[in-house]
Amino acid sequence: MVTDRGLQVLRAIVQDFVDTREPVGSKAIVERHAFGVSAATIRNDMALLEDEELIAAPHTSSGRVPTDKGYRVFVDHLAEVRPLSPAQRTAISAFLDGPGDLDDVLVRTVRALTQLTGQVAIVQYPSFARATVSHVELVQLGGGRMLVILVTDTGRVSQRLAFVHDEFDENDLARVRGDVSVLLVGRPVREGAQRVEERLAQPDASPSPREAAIVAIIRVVAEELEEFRQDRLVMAGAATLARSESDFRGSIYPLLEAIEEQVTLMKLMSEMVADDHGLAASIGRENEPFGLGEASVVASEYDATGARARVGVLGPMRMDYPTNFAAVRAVARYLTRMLDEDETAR
Amino acid sequence: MVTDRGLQVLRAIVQDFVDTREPVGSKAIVERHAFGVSAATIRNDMALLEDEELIAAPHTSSGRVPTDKGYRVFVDHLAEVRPLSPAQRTAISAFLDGPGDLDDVLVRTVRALTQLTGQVAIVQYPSFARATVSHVELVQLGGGRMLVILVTDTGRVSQRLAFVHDEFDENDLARVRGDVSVLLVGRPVREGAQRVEERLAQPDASPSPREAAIVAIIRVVAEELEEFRQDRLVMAGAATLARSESDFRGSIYPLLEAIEEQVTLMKLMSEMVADDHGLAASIGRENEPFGLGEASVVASEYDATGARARVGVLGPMRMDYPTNFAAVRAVARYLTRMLDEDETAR
DNA sequence: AATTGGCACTCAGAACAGGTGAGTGCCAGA
DNA sequence: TCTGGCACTCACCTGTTCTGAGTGCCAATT
Repeated sequence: MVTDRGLQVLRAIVQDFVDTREPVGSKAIVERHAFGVSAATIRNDMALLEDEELIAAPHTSSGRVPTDKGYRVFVDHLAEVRPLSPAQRTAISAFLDGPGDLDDVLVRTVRALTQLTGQVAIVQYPSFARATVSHVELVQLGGGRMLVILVTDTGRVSQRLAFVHDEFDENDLARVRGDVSVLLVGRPVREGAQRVEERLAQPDASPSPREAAIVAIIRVVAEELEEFRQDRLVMAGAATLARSESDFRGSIYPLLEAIEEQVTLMKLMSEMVADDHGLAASIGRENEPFGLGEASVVASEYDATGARARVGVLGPMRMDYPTNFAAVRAVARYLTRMLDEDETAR
Repeated sequence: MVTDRGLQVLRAIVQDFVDTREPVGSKAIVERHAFGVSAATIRNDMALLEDEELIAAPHTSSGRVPTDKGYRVFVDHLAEVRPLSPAQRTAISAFLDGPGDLDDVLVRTVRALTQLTGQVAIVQYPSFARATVSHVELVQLGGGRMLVILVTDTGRVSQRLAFVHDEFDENDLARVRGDVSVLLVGRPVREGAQRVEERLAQPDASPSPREAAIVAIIRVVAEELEEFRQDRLVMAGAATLARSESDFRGSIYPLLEAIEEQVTLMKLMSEMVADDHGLAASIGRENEPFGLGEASVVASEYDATGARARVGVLGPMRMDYPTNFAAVRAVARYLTRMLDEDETAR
């Protein structure tokens, strides 16, 4: 039932409200936007928009504020992603260019993104579930402590401590390493995890020190592989929440908690549904299941050596969606290009 | 000029204010504390305390609030650290007991501490400057990427990527590793750093691929050792700041920023002056140089394999110092014991 | 059928006034 | 040195009024 102009009015309301933080009234709209009709006409349109629950009035005699649904329509139909300014582009390169391992690059990515958008920036580690293990390294630390290092072809390195209660000489160590390597090297993480489980299920063939060590090592490998499955996040800009605090009816506690938890945000990011361009937004109440009913997330997919993951921003529902879409998309593209360059250099 | 009873009054004011968040008046004091004198007498004492700038009145006809100086006197002379309840002790063990590498233990430590105190918990990594390098490991990842892994006797493991533009076979790799190891293994990090610098200053004797690789590797080792010097922090409980937000006149922005920065907090923690028991507090304006003039930090030293570091909590000036002292001290002791156990098992 | 000007109405928020009470400072007497 | 008493201050609560931004609705216009 909402007319075409009605939608333009919705757009105006969203834009002005994001700008001013104030509920926007019919008169303000005719002043700031060239609709060529009177305030009364706008009012009629606004009444319709309110019927459709796209906007709402905080109290009877006040301007209107977009609802969750209103923002949703805005991002789906009304917001064109405008390209970044040259200045912003150079800012991205300034942050991201230069060598560095995966950790480095991702940290710089979130810094750039929080700078660009003024929101909390989040990036998922590329999924390692499909990565393959390329190296297993064992280092004896003394006192029966054995450092187990796993390296994947995507460049992720992780270490863990195993307790083996014995010392090994070079030869034995090499053999233990060989036994463990056979299970993992060159195989996708998921498959490796399965083989490790099978191995653990076997009864101890021989209760030799070497066998005991192998079991201990495999056990921590299993733990580590489990962590590979639930990937991690890198974040920056939590402090910006204090700035936009007034946008949250309640406190920013749930947001800070989610940032510390990571798990929640991880799930949220993973479950977002992307459009054809890999862009996705999750708005207000849509985040209720995660305890973030007053926040929005804008994210984009990026590509790291074939593994897809997401990068995005988290902020108040009242955020500048077009700008954030643009920033997130630009950073995602840059990131993809960087990690692919890395790949070609391999 | 302040009498002995005057100090007791100060103590009462601090305690009640921490309890109630309300400025406390003379009448409230005689009601809640058994001073055996009248409100008028208390008023006289309060006037003296105000002269000494230990307390202040938000406005003329209102109760008093402790000043920074007042809190300082309180923690220095009036607060007895009361031991934790058995329930709290078991809570600590529940969190901390169990195996795990250094990272693990420290993460669990801050979780326990934030749980116990309701404040932001912080722990410094034990200083690695005096640690010795016990292993150097090189792993070729293909594409000229070489993973350099350093392990110290304190259990810290770190990795970094070097780009070497050549592939090596097992023998060459072993020789390169040997050359690098000679510089570092068995030596304190500080000394190793120096030898690395010297090596870099040498003109390339022979421009062989191996020499080039060694230089590239040594370069990233130098970077890594530099990072050893500026140790890191582990934190938890940032979300609790949202709860005690009203205790900060300004916003919690500076706090969140400091938490993200880490460097600031690192310095602050390092510069705190401990008493005989290794306990230290830094209160309100004393933190002004770090931009945290409205916050307090309570910290305790702990011992990890001979390397001293600190563990503490960060919160509003209006915090429960005795409880926090007790919690921080208990956790520090537990931590010391755990890391020493680890040591004896070596 | 869509648009418009006009108008009555609503209601949050500011401005003001009066009352209350918690709290103070001070002083004279115990 | 302590105490009761007393005048005084001032934040805060309450109630009242006023204002203005903004609405909803309707009859007239295009």
